[in-house]
Amino acid sequence: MATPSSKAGTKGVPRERRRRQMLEAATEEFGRHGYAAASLPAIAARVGVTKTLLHQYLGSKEDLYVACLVPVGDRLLGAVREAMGEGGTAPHTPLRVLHGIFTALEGRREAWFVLYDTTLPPGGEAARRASEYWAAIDRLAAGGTAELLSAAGSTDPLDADALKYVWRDLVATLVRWWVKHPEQTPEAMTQRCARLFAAAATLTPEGRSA
Amino acid sequence: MATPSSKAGTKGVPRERRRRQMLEAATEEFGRHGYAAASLPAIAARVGVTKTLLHQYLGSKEDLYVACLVPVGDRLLGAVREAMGEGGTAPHTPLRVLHGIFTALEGRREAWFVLYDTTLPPGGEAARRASEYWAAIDRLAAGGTAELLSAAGSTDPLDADALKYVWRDLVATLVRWWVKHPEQTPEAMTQRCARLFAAAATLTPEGRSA
DNA sequence: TAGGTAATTTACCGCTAGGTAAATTACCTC
DNA sequence: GAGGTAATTTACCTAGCGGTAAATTACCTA
Repeated sequence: MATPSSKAGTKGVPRERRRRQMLEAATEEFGRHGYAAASLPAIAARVGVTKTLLHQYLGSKEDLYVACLVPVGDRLLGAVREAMGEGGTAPHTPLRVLHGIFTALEGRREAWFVLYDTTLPPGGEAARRASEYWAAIDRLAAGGTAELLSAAGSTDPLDADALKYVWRDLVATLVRWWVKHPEQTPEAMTQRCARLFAAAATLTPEGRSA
Repeated sequence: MATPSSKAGTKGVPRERRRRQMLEAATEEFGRHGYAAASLPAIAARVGVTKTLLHQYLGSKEDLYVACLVPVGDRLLGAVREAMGEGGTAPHTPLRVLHGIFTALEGRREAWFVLYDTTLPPGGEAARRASEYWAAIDRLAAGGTAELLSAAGSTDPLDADALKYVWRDLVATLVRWWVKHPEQTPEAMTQRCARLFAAAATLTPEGRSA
């Protein structure tokens, strides 16, 4: 019954299943260590397989990365789009977006960092594809941040850029904290974010600046 | 007059001077790419020297990292301590802290990421030393964040942990944006942060949550 | 029982990295 | 000039990674 295991040949795992295993392991490894620091042998070992098989199933390291990226990107983009879509740009939109992201990420939390990997080989297809995803997401967020700024009386385009940047990284930070607290549900996270926002708001009683 | 340059031997650069050159180059390289991705050959090349010399001057890669870390850590810790020290915990303390960090970092902006490097070999001395620095800085920040939270009515210790985390990463994000906009002065950055805070405050008209 | 084929491994190549021992060169002094 | 010493390089070792070609094993079928 038990497959020979120690010797070479086949372990009889059907193609599709193996493929999924590999993508799952690779996504986690890429997310945890980043593209550059992630190693194919490590990913292969996690599946219980040789790195050669990885290559035969999913091509080069960059190919593998792209194969991990696409489903994650689609999923997250969809979640953000949906969260922003309903109800215009209500005041609590950011929380809705966060909630969407958290639920989309549940079960594969590290996947976020696959989408926002800064160690991709520059000029390669992986970097191109990834940048397409965050451009799309940023475009969705742009409306919200612009609105915030104009409400606060700023017209500086650099402010808008910085705010976009900060928002993106804030999400990353929250997800990173979430990864370190596995027991937290997406709902609990969303509520916590609401509390944090409230706390942050007490920082500037009423803001006004040059 | 011009040193032979192409051939071996000495280029006549005095020991101390070389050492400083190396530390400067290493700090920038570690900051830009992170410990794991930074390469000794690249650092050496930047100084115009062989990697062997690097080893002879500053030991192993981890030794070199620690040598870069210490001055940066001392400097930043000092800046934060000073910014927090004067005037208790006034409402605009965060901005003062940011201003202190920005000025401490001027001229070596990437140095921040040396202090907060996530790719250090776990269990090593580098990781230990770095964690000591951020523990010290976090301790300083803890007062401020706790105050914010209690003002907003939260008593959850996890909230405090998350907020500490968010604040730390927010600083990192702002510095990262700053690195990408070299022409910005520390003062301009501080003012921009003030505007961003104000904009963020409009997010939660009045916060209240479970 | 003989193929065929799908699943997998073994063995290897080239490259780069971190690291060390042993030379090499230039200057300073007697 | 002859040493000594400081600054630096050349040459080399080992290990790990990404990647490829060629075996190997097990199952299904005719």
